[in-house]
Amino acid sequence: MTGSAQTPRERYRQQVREEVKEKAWQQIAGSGASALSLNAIAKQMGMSGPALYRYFANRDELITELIRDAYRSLADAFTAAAAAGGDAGADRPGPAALARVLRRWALEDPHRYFLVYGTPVPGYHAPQDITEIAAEMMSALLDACSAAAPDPAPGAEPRAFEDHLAGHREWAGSHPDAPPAILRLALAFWSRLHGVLSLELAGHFTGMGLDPALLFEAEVNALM
Amino acid sequence: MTGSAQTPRERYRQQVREEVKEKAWQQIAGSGASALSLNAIAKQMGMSGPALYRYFANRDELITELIRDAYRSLADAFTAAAAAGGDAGADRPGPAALARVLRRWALEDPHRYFLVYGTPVPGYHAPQDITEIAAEMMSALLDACSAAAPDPAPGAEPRAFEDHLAGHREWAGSHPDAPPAILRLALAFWSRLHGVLSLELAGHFTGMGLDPALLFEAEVNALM
DNA sequence: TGTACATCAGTGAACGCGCGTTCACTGATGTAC
DNA sequence: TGTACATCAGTGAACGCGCGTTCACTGATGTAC
Repeated sequence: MTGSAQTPRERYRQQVREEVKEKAWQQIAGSGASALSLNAIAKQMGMSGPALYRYFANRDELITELIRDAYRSLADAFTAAAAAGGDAGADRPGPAALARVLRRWALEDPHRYFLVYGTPVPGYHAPQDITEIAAEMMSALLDACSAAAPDPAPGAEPRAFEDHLAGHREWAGSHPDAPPAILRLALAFWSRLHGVLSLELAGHFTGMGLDPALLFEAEVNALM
Repeated sequence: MTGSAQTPRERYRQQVREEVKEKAWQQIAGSGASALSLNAIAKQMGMSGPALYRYFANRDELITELIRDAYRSLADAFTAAAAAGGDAGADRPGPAALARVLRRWALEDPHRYFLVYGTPVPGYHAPQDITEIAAEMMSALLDACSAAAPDPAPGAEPRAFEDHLAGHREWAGSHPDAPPAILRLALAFWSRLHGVLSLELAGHFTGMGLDPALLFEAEVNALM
């Protein structure tokens, strides 16, 4: 996987690191990310607390690693969907395919979703390589949106926003030639679907007698 | 304000309660809701820790009170906007007016926003009176959306979702006769605007070279 | 207006807990000749 | 193949900290006659 040969010790180290992260996710699922405790993880693994310092410099490094893995898994799911081709034989997957990927990823582990897109941890700043993974996802999304080729936005106001985007497209660096309508589509994808998902996963639809899956689907269809 | 006369002691109690909540908000702003500490608040007020137990049964009661106040302030802002009349002399405020209220409220205190709409606290369940405030907001929103009278949704898919809404409208109990297109508009308002706001406030647009205010505005205009 | 009593705000000590992290150490695993 | 040494995983004790919460108590404020 990593390419270079591994000594048994290196392999063992990696196994333990993985197990630590696994227990960490279980703990987050139970009590939220802020309650993550190195000592508790160690106890769960049958080890003493300080032992974990062989594998992670400190609590922050572990959390950063979890966040990185979360981003990585979503980015991989995106690019896998792109590689697998679109729905039913289309050569490129459209935004709808990525939307399905996003929703499955979010529902698969809501706490992982919130670790990435939920309330930011005060004082925490993501290292640069995480930013790069985010850019990778945006690139996959722009690919999919380019395949969709939406109509130019109707009405004066949406076009005004597209004018703004035409001049502020640093975030779409991987697609320097994408027309503003595509940029706008990608942003709508991102913000609208996160809107539905974050409300759904936070439980703001429970008791409303409403199927969030259908709202999500309707928002996907309304994109184009 | 409350209607019934207050003894000096009652007034004093209320003042202290307010000051506790004020310091609590400051603390949340600095280190997030999970780091809220009764002892730290007491120290900041020049009191001993146990003194606060005269005013709040425990930490949970304080947090519930903060959440309730947050909901209350947004609901009040909504109904105030409704009472003040719409923009520039229209007799009823439309969704755009409420959107502006929502955005101002969110930016005014991002931590308050996240306390209500952010990552849910594991194991916490809102008491019923908070649910009622949420219903109150939804009612104000449905009012505004009724005033807007959107076109019937184009395309087959959106109409399919409206069919679903026609049969699942418990959440719109205050507006039992609202047409499905109105229900759909209210939901789109809610989920799309929260989408932009939560991404913006969580910092997911920083470094993208993009004005979140314009995206928000574009989403508001795209509602109708 | 003055006295006797009840109410209640706030204190300080204490309990038990779990946290992150450091340190000196033991014992097992791998490496070099 | 065997011995000497280096590397490294994991332990247990310890440090300092802050947390929520309880309890018995003091002193001030309000109430009743």
